Amino acid sequence: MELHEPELRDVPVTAVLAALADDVRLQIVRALAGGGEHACGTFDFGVSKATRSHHLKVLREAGLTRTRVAGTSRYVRLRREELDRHYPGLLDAVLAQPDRVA
Amino acid sequence: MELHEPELRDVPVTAVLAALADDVRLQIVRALAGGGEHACGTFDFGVSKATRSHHLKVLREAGLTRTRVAGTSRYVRLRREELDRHYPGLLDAVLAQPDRVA
DNA sequence: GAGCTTGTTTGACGATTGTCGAACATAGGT
DNA sequence: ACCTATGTTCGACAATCGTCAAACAAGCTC
Repeated sequence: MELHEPELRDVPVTAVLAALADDVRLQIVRALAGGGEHACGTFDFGVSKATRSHHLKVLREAGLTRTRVAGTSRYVRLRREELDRHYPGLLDAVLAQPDRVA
Repeated sequence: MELHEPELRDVPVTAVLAALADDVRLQIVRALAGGGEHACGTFDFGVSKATRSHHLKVLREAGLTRTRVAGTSRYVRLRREELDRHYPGLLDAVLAQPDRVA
């Protein structure tokens, strides 16, 4: 299985913004922003695993995350340094915003 | 005609990001980022005036722009200070990204 | 190998989105 | 009063999106 992880340079800025413009995905990014790797299964945001898989794919293909395959599991992490280099301030600005419920 | 211009505090982050995650709207924001007011009609990004009107509405209702009505014209401007206060670094990060064509 | 675990893919669905032309609204200008 | 200029709103349409259950794939464990 070839994981598609594009260079940030090849991703339109609108694709990055679109990837972040969803509640579930933003929650995933927030969880990843703590650092380190997370197994896909450790995310539980009230959606089915099919939907979760879909969102993780969107994030990956927008250049936001990197995925390491290990056995039947997959470990996801945020491409923090690259993102900060390419879009300085973007992640900070988005994540600094307090979670809003309703 | 009541123009709906929400407080930034009341706009979900995802709505702001979604508003920016469109090529036409991003071009509008770039044009406005120069500062000052622009009459709606001065934008020409190859879409019909109905579509342009729609995009300006999306931007306004996401809290990104403010609109002043004067006669039959409407003057739009970016809510730069408010945005920078509420999402420090976001606009800069997005606008710093060079225009990508194709 | 059988069965379990982890995750992806497929196919479907309803909802939302970007787009347009046409109709409408409003304000000036003559 | 008409006509024009500037925008908005109203369907309509195709495309995309978020969601799920079901089927599938691949690895681990017994």
